[in-house]
Amino acid sequence: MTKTFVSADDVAKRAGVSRSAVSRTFTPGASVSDETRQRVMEAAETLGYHVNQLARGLMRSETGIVCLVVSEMDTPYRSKLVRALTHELQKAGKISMLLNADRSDGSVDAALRQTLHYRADASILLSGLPDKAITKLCLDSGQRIVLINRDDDIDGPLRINIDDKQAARVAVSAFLRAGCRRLALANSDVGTPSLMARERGFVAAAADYGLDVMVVRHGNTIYESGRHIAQSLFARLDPPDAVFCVNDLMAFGLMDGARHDCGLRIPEDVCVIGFDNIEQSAWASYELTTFSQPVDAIVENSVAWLRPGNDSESIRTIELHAPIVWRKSIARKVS
Amino acid sequence: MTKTFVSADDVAKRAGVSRSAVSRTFTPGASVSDETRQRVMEAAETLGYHVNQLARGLMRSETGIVCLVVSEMDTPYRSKLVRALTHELQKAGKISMLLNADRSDGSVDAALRQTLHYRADASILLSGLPDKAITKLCLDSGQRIVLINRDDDIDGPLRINIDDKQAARVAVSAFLRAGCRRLALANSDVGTPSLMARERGFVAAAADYGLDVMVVRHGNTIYESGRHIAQSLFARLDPPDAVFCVNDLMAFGLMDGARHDCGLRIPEDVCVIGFDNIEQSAWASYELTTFSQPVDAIVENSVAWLRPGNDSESIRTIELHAPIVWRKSIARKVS
DNA sequence: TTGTACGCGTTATCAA
DNA sequence: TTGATAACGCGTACAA
Repeated sequence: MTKTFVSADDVAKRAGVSRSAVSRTFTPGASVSDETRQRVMEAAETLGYHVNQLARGLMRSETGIVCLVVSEMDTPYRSKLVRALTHELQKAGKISMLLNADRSDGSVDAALRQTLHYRADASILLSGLPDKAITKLCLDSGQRIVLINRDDDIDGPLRINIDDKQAARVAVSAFLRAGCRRLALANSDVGTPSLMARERGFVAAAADYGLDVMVVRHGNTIYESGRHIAQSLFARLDPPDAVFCVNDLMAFGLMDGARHDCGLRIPEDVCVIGFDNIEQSAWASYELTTFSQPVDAIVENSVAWLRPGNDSESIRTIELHAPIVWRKSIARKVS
Repeated sequence: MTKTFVSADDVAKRAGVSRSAVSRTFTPGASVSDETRQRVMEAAETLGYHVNQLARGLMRSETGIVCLVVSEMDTPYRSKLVRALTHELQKAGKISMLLNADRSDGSVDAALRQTLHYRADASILLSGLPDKAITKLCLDSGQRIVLINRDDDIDGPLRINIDDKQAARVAVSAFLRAGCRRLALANSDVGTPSLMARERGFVAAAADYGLDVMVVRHGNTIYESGRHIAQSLFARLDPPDAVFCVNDLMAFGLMDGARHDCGLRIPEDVCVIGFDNIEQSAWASYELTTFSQPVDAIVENSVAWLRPGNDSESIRTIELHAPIVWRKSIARKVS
């Protein structure tokens, strides 16, 4: 007895009907008599039949496959997004293929090639930026592409962005209201569009108040970089009394650096604001004031875009608001 | 101009060869003349051809698809494992389908049904426990199944477990060497096999030294539960001076509860040991002594099991060692 | 409502 | 080495 998958033919033979009857039974809206349906279902059950979606995808134009292209997917914000996306996609009857786009696994381009190999209906990119030629290839093949948090000028994909500039502006005024005057910004030197937008927005908003910003960039967008930046920032002759970190991980590192390495108190000596509002922000050791990524809205808009009824020409860019979440890393003074 | 995927036929026409020649060009080890190969490659490049893995999977017995069944995948340990798995699977030429098995998305059984729909070569379960009937169905269909950290008596799948009992024993002796005598154990009431094994192992090892253990179970295996347990534990007349938490997240909650809610110092007043060794364990606010999940070994063994040359009958259970990682949440005294 | 026959894009087999 | 042809498992137009 060799182990194989059960086919519609097997079920048909067992139920004593034609193979089309089996097909129709599992095709919503097809016309089958109740009796036939019942006999087919019974045979399918005992044999353990499952429709082969791969073969089905060969006939239909849709495969039901959506590719998620992600790098560093064990990062809290990323994994949160991946979880929410798979959840919503499953609800919509789609299935997620997860493509690791970490540098060691080849580029984002290689990942996008895989989406073509498996005839994905769509690709959602949470990381990296694809080559324009590859993007065009995917679009020409009828795929839909969603770019999350990677503002760029490629035409064709749906772009979902956060209003980083506005958030940065809110951060500046929050610091000012808390009585801070020596502002700093902690960034990585990865140069992701959204991170750079936060930096530029912060510097610009501060300039509106006639303030300079100490900008420090270091390493990847992770905890260790934040801690490293704290050491260099608080060793200065004119240390900052407020630091805006481009994401929460860096903020945690900065806070730990300030407290444990430099003996500073938060928010008494330094105020800190982060970005993302990941789980850890609410932990008692941090109580970080931060901007909340509108994960649900991001996911909702992404999945809506994939639905067939959608007019792919109508919308191109969606900009979502990231509201501030007040906690204790900044002295809040009501204006 | 309607958007469609490019087929082998298109390439064949363009290159002026037969479809078989195209197929052979993209089949490693097939015999094609250099000239033909070159012409095919050229045509494929300009047309943007990609082999349809779905159709290929129809012919071959392998689809190259491996399903990852995960719940709460934004948990640090889970996401770390998922990242490592996809990385290694991609290196092995496989592709990962991610199935969300959170309760709201239907059970693990529903997820496993999906793996059948897409003719996955294998399924790797990081969460939940499948019904035996479904497991049998998958195995009968020729699928391979890997169960990670879910010790049970189902026959057929490869089981990869951690030696929780031994780790718990190490935890007890570590506490004793640090001078602790009032031991406690913090668990969730989820009842996952591995978590229960840690609890039982800890209690048994303590009993060997004639010590009782205060066992507290609460909620899910998350931060908030740890913090909640801290409050109830340290309000006792005989509060513990050592707490073993079944995972790091609970340990962080417990530490924060002890420090911020109860005014205790770690490790002076209480020693804490966790399990998993996730990123946050090394953060300055925690410096948690914990057991390191052998993620690389887990992944390596899982992927090796999927390789065709593997004798599926030979190995059934692999037990891996989780070494302790010393940090500052326990006063370490060299014996 | 049912069954027959064809096509989807690929690989395997066979004869040339 | 090459090309024609038969599968693979399915949906669907067509005729019954």
